[in-house]
Amino acid sequence: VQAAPSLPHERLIRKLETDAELSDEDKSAIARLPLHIKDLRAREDIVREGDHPGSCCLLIDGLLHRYKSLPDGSRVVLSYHIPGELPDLQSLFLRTMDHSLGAVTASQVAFIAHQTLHQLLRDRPSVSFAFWRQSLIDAAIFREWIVNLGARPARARLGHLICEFYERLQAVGLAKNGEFAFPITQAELGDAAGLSAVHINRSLQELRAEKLIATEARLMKILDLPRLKRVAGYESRYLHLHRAFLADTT
Amino acid sequence: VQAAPSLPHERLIRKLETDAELSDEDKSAIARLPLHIKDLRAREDIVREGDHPGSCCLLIDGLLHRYKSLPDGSRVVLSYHIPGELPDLQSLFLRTMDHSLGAVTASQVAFIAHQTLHQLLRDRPSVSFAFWRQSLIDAAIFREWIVNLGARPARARLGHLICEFYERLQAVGLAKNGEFAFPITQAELGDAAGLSAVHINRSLQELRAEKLIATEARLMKILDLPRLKRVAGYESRYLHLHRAFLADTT
DNA sequence: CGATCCTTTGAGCGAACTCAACTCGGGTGG
DNA sequence: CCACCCGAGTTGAGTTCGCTCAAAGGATCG
Repeated sequence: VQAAPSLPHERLIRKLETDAELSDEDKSAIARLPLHIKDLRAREDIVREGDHPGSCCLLIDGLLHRYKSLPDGSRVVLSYHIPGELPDLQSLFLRTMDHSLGAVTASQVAFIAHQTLHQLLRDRPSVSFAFWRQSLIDAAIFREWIVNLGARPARARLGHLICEFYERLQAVGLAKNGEFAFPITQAELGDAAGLSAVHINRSLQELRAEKLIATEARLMKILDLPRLKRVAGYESRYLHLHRAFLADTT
Repeated sequence: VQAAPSLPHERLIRKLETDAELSDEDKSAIARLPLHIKDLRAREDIVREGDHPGSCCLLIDGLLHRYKSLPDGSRVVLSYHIPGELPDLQSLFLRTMDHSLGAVTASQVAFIAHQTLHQLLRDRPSVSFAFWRQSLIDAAIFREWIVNLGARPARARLGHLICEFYERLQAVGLAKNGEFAFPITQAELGDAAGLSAVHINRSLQELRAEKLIATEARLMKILDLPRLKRVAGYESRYLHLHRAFLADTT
């Protein structure tokens, strides 16, 4: 007998449940977490390198990216985060941010105070494991990003990024039939792919010419996913999307 | 009143303590973990992409690397691991390996069964947090690796790798005065830096010509660390080496 | 209906690649 | 004990992928 969880709580629980077992008590403990909702403008930062944040952030709606700025003024995008994700779990255990977190487009986030999270994680090992697992999947995505930057030519690199985006969005119901919102400018994409904006433009044109993708406004359409995956050398294993691939922690 | 912990246990405890508070009970619980020691030849693999390991591995002596192999036969090195580290904590929560782990040189490792670790982590939140923190530092290193591959020219990329190696080894007492064992071939280095072996060779020559480093046999000597750091754009914050930088989890 | 940001195009340049050959040292078997 | 063999490092030459700089079209929004 309790109040129905709010939409953000609901989203968080669903996310954690996509790859972990939670008991009813676990879920209701999560549903009781105090959240503080905030709306962000496009390009607004949430935390910056060097900060000591006191809360974690859950993305409810929009698109976030993590990035590092270099002395010469350039920036490197480290990852994108879609609704339901917790992009700065690490601040729970690493006091100083080694990178920045910001909104790509207008977004809505919910903050959860570290203190309350620490308590929850101490009391409930299963919840702790579920969060830990999320941060490990994050790391797996970083690793694939390394492969992308280190070993793939421009066209494949872009293709890979698009495939990953699609599969992650699809997993939370935000993409289907190869179509999804893609509000990333070519300059931004350059920072993410380690390529110049000009070269991004030319590589995108190649992908379009090959009838692999089509773009209009801020919409991305994948026209031939199997072929795009082949071109990009994309294998989704690293996303650890299937519960069957999980370790038993009992 | 208990037996003194073995050397591997000692090393693990010291590692976790470099950045987490552990109570005496925590430490003795860790000291009681059953370990299974194994010696590895150079280039021997510990786990491969697709495997479902049943234990985690603690490096006692030697050098390990994590890598992914690509369809075209090339490989990308994702990280190096030095004694005291736990390079596959993720297998505790992600059943299927998305990359391989192997020995660069002859090494000695200790295996800890997942089951016993899960039990320990369930029983002792502080120990759990200490391990979690290690895996978050791993992720921080991946992120910096992304910056390295995505944004730095060859010479700086190599310099950065060398600086990181030095500071990590120094933190566990395996390097001093800028000198340390560096048993990595130029071809290997190429896989790690996303450069061809030939270009690695020429970039190393540049660093030597600038009197930044000297190499002999499998030994690396940094001749001018401050200048090397400047050339490489190296900032050690991301290693989270100082306890002062830690979050309070109470 | 400017103003501004984003995308597109052209041209020349440069960093890193490939391929190939040669050196050097250490091991190993005849 | 020497011949040779293999792995690692080095060098040269030509090529290519992606970069920079610059400017011209589109779109979007006060």
